Amino acid sequence: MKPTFYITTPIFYVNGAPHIGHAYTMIAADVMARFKRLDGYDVFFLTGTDEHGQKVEKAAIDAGKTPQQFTDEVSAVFRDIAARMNVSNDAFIRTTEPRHYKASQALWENLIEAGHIYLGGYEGWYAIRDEAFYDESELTTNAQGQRVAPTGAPVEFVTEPSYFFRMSAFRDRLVDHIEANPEFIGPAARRNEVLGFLKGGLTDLSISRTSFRWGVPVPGDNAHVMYVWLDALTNYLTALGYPDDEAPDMRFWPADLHLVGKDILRFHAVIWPSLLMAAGLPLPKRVYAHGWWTIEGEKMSKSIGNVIDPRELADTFGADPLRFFLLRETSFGSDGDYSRAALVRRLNVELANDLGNLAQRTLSFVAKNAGGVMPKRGPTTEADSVIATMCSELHDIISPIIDRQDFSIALETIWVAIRAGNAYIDQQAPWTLRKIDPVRMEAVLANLLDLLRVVSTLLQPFMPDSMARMLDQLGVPPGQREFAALATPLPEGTALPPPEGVFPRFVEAA
RNA sequence: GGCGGUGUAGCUCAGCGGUAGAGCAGGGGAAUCAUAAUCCCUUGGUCGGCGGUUCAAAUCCGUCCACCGCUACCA
Repeated sequence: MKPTFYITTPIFYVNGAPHIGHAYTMIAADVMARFKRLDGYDVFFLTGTDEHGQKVEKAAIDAGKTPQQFTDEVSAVFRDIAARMNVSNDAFIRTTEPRHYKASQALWENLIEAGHIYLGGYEGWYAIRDEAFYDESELTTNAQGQRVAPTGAPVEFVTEPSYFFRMSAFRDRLVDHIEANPEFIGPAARRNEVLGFLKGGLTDLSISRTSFRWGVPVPGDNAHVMYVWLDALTNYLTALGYPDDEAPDMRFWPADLHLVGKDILRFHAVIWPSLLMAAGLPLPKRVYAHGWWTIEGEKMSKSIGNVIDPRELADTFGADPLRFFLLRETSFGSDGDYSRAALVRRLNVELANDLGNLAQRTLSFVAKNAGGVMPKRGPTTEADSVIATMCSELHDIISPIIDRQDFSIALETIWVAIRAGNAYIDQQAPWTLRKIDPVRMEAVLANLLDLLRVVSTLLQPFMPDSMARMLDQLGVPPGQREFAALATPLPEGTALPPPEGVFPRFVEAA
């Protein structure tokens, strides 16, 4: 039986336009999912939308719609983004689905039975204008002697009844778990932040609200709806069929990887594991917080007006080059900067010149001088072995790198092989061999095609469409494209279709 | 303020105890199969400052400077 692999993106909050950051998380998760599928895993890849909360309720009202109408529309946009980015999610969950209400309420009842929820009062300084609570330390006194929030909004001390989750009781166990499992939180710097945060102790968590209605009702107390994060986090279980232990997809739990943005690591690395421990459920194996993108050196923001719809970039450059750029340009745990010039540079230098041109020069040479079929392999020279060894080891080198989400390093490693391929073809000079040693020429071309096959197979998770086309041209049948198939060389004499450029250079209009 | 991190070639970064590295950018050359793409060679750094440990420090320790992150319920 295949091993399982369950990967999630956060569910995206429907209170705003989707931007490059949303696409980034989806694409990274997609690369993981595709990589694991090709590596023989039974994969469940989940994404979706988070649709509850006061902000959504308000945004709907402002738009003159019911919350349901509003969230239907925005959720569809995120679904479209996933499709346009060529994201291969197995399911798309919405927190407004009936099955999610059922799962959230079941988890709640589970926590009640275990004695980890109690009714208390949520007290704090509330600014009506901001619809937000502020910590006492944030407040200042204005000229009129009023207590005001950092935004300048007057605040008042309010108390509302609220259910609390006894999160404080789980701090020690959580710290022990993080220390015993170094891979539980990545990257390491974030792990340290979480540990530092936990050192200061955990308080109980207010997990219900009475101030608005757009949420999952608290079982047995309809005056309350669940705190949006409680409801949101539960989505990872809902999608598998929780609370039905017999649901076929429940075999995917615990999740192998929750990919999240750095802004929501806390919820996934502290609150979520605490809730799971309280409910007696196994913890996810890893939570990874990636960085954010700036745009042409500036922070992405509506007021600057530099928010980019990833669909526009995909229309201009293609989904695959965009996917490649986002994972190649910057270390996954760090912030990155998108600039059009940088994207075009990656596209032209690495995709068109290095990889695309290597494929094109090799394949067109085979078409013209080797009968358009996989040439005959020959005796191995020293230079051949260097290339062959590099290729045969590539998967095993990449695999643990992918498991750490070091996508840019994985790509750099593959590019070392591609550059070696360009050096090899120049040194071996099949155009010279054609005249003096046609047998050796065939062997050289076969080695190059073998290299291209390894490279395109391993790059499929990053650029699925482009690599499918390249593998077509390399004569690799659709059933021979998983990683395990690399052990079986393409038979000599296999007919190769006429070559066709996969990555045209991008030239800016004048 | 507290905790943590970063500072290495023009740019982005790797190296983290043993005579400074990669990619891109710059310069020179080769080749002409190919998307004028490729390959080879090369310019360039007192590895943030100062002090210490060591036979030996970018690499360990101290200190100073600069920048960044986290510091509880906003998705």
